[in-house]
Order: sequence, then C-alpha cells, then structure tokens
Amino acid sequence: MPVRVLLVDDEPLVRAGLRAVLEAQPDIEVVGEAADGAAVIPLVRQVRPDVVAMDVRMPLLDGIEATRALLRTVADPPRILVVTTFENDEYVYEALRAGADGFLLKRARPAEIVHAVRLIAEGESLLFPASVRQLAAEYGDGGGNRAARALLERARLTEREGEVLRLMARGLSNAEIAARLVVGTETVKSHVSAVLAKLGARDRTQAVITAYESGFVAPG
Amino acid sequence: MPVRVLLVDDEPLVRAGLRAVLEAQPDIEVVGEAADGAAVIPLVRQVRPDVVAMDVRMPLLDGIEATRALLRTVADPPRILVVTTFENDEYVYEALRAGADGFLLKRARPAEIVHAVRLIAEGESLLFPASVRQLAAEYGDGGGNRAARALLERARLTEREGEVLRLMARGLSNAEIAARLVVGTETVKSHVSAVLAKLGARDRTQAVITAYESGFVAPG
DNA sequence: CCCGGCCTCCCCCGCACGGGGGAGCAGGTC
DNA sequence: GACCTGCTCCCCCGTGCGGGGGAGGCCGGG
Repeated sequence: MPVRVLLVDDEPLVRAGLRAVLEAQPDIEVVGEAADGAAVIPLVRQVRPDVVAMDVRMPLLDGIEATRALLRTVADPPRILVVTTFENDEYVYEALRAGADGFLLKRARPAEIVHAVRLIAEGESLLFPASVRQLAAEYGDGGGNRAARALLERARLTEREGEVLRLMARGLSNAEIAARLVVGTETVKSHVSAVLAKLGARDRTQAVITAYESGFVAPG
Repeated sequence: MPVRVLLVDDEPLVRAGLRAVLEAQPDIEVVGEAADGAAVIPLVRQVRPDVVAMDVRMPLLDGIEATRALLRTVADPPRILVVTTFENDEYVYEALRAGADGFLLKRARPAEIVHAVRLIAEGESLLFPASVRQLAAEYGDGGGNRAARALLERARLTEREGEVLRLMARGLSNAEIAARLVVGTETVKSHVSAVLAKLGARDRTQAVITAYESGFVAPG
C-alpha cells in the first residue's frame, strides 16, 4: 500500500537526504538505492518500485539513458521523477522527452519533495517546478506532525489513543500515564489495549517500536 | 561533549543528508542549519558550533566570503569544513586560503563524512581528499554499525548484552530471545537485567526507547 | 428519537517481567 | 596461584501488564 520509491543518485549524501525526507512519511517507503544508471534496471526488476527518483547527471549511464532503457526493457515500468540541481537544465527536458513523468529541484523543501513523490505515484505529472510549489503550499506546515496524523488515520487511533501511545513511547507506565492524563489506571489500560489491538502489537514495547518505525514519534 | 555541527548549504536536501548521516552518530550533534552564507555569523554566535560544514557555492554570500567573515568577526571561531561537489574546485582552494580547515566531497561515503567531521573537530586538517579516504578506510564498514558500537562502549554493554538489546528492539519476548540465541530464558533475563541497569531503564520499553534515541537501532 | 463511537471505569485472571540473590565455568590478567 | 569479567543457569517473589469481559455517560448523525 505505501508508495515504493527507488533512489538513483551518484551522491550518497543526496540519497541519504531523500531517504530521510521520504522515510519520515508513513505512506512512503524507500525500497532501494543505486549510485548510477547502469544499476537501475536489474534493481527495478528486483524491488518493483512505484516511483524512481533519478538524478540526471550520473557517471556510466545518465538519467536520460537510464530512463529510456527502463521504459524500453522493463514490463510495467515504474514512474520516473527526475531530480536535478538546476532550474534550466537541458538534460532534464531530454529526460522528460525520454519518458520521465516529472522533475524536481534538489533545492526543493522537504514538503515539496514528499508531495512530488505522492503526485507522481498517483499518476500525476509534474512538468514545471512552479506547480510543485503551488501544490506543496497547500500543506502549510513543514511536514512536522503530518506523519503522526497519518498514522492516526491509518490505524484509526482515536485522539486519546494517540496521546496514550505518545506517552508509552516516552517510557511511561500505565500508572504514570494515568496520573499525567488525570484518569484512572483502568482507563489507561483500556486505551493501551485498544492501541495494541489496532497496531497489531503484542505488548507496549512492540507498540513503541511501531511508533518509531512509522515516524509517529521521531528519535532526537 | 558531543561534536556540535552547523550545516550551511543552500540545498535543503544536502542539509537533510548531512543531518541524517551525522545524527546517526551518538557523539555528533547537528545544532543548526543555514541556507546561505549571510545567515551563518549570527547563527554561529547563537549556537556556538564546534564545526561548520559549509558549502562553497551559495547565493548571497558564498562559502569563501562566509569563512573570511566568520574568522574575522567571531571570537573563538568554529573550525570550518568546506563541502563541495567537484574534485578540482578553485573555489575550495580559495576557501582554504581564507582559513577553512579542510574540505569534503559531497559524493563521499557516510563513513568518510563522519570521519571528516570528527577529525576536524579534533583539530586535524583535511586538505586532500586522498587522506580522507585513507583514514576512512581504517573503519572498513560503511558506518552502519559504528553507532551501535559507540553505544556499546559508552554504556559498557557487553557483546551479548548488545545482541539482546537489539532483539528487544525488534519486539521479541524473553522466551523468543532465548530461542533465537539458543540459551535458557533465565540467561536472557540476566542479560536483560544487565542492559536495564546499564542503560538506566526501568523496563524493556524504556531500554528500546534509549536504543532508538541513541541511534543504536535506526527506524526503517 | 435511537444508534454508534468515544471516553471513562470496573471486575477477574494468568503470566511474563523484573528484582535480588547465588553459582559454575571459561577466558584472560596480575 | 589468585583474580576478574563475561556467559550461562538456577531459585524465590511481587507486581505490572495484558486479555476478556461488562457498564455508564456524552455527543453527534441518521
């Protein structure tokens, strides 16, 4: 169900950045990384991404050639989001002509990047960065607690249950949570049980792990 | 005690990448970010970083001018690590002449980046990328479980205790851990108790939280 | 109006968890 | 030899945790 993304860029730093930005979203999953265009095709066959975030300028095989090769040789190819540093990069237009579905500037804000991936995954095209900014502006916040809200919605946690999960993820016992929320411990137990059931967790430790893994709470 | 790092780069993606790579280390802390050279000086005064990781090519005020300004106007200035895309960038040598302490290629592997920051923080200089690679080669692995080792050393967890903590952080019960490690449940309980004591955790949930917060295990 | 969701609280019950001991054994160090 | 550390396993014991029920009050929508 989550959007599966493959990152292709020769700079590990850019890959790490994209990964950090995208993995913070519970509905986006980074399923692989490649450092150059040549490695893309076998990797796509293997991990079957929905979206490939591809740099244009790469050694061995650049983004344009990789895009062409991908669309030519892979059945049911993923959608391709071209990533570039420069606003007016003739390479980008080459890539788009080769079949890429949109492009994204590396200096885009995280919320824009996330939005671009989601849109591309949904079949939309992003041919002009202006449209990216415009659409991303709808979100307003920097993506801070969007992940949290998404988890609430996906697991259909109620507000109270989300509150309890957050306190669990800070290491509080049921009694401490009860004191904090000014309710009885039995009430907390009810909420905790509901959280465990909805998250498919066996105990509070597993629930907290899920909270971290989903980005519902973030380390640091 | 941790190395305090300020990130200066016009691309949010690169900042996010550096942050992801550096924050994974328990002894490195990213204390701030700036998008251009003009914002650096007040920020340095405010957050007092040990190291500034600075892009050379930036709008408004580039890395060279920012370096000069920093060394000229700030008392007890931080050490400056210049970050660049290109191997032979005359701007870099300008920056080094301006007083920067070393430079780093953006395409460096995470382990190299981390190592560069540590060395710079210790007062070493990194003037040639070859030396970076050479020194980084000592580490061997890609930086993957270095954070884990650091936690082991800091909390003085034994190897076995670290193994148990890792399994706890995957949601396993004592019995499941015992089965996995092919030992008795009583043995696991001993290790778990030792882990809790050394981490200052009251229960396994708090221990797992510490594991996530310290980077001993990473989400995703 | 009544239904359903949410929050609140209650009961009983079993067990895994964690604390506090102790102990044997291998591997090193002094 | 004595000594320490790490790994292994054992005992007892209290309790916090989680499962399975049930129940009342509140509110908003059909």
